Amino acid sequence: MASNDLLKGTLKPIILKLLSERGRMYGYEITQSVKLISKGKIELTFGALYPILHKLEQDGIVKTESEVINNRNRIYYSLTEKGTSTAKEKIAELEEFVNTIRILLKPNYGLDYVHA
Amino acid sequence: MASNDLLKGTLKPIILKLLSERGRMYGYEITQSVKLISKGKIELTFGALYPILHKLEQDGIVKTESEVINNRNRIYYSLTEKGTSTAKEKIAELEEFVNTIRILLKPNYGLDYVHA
DNA sequence: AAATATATATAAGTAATTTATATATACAAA
DNA sequence: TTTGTATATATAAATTACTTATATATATTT
Repeated sequence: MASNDLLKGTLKPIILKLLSERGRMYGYEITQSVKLISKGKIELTFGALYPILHKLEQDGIVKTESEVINNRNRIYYSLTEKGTSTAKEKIAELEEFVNTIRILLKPNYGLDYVHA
Repeated sequence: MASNDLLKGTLKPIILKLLSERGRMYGYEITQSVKLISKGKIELTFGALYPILHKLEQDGIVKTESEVINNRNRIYYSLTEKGTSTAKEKIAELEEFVNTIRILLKPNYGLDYVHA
């Protein structure tokens, strides 16, 4: 598959975006949503997901509620008050970043700057 | 400044994009162009740039010509034939990636997939 | 009975960066 | 005149986000 190096740094804001819209989600649900929305192009692996979620909780950006559903433990994550503003920042940052990349990718855009 | 984690994996295709349009460029020129075109938002550091260029040369994607200008050595990089097709692939990959990210960032997009 | 889906977790390894450092010329400002 | 800035390339060490591998356990489907 295509290199996933491109993903680096984008996973956290993507998770925050989902949480900010859905209110609360559990880990497995997040991976499935990302896969579905991205049409399989982005695979958020468990090895990446859980450390990110734990870090977000540790930093007070998300809080958790544990529920037992079908005899299985399920941990719901949702944004804290602090997390809501953090999420806005991180999402805006990613938006600005993709816009910048699009400028750089614009056909022949670089030519306007030759010898500038 | 905003986290540069987002950059990971994007620098190589950005360099290839510039080379594919400008024909040939030297390292310092590449960093300045990226800074200029991105309005200072993307700083391609020398520590990142030169290892990438050396790797691209090693892999036969770019070739070099050395010239002495104003008593200073200047190394021009340009795409090889093989590099031209590699560049196309890498640029297309980055384009697809930013499009996918934009879908994920679309307001309320995630909501269409709840319980899907 | 075996495979797949659901559900969370962590440890080890990889690799693309950042940061720091080195070298050297040209030019402008103080 | 010397201090700083711009030009120009280079590499080594440190960081860190991720991948890969592994572990555990239940529910459902074949």
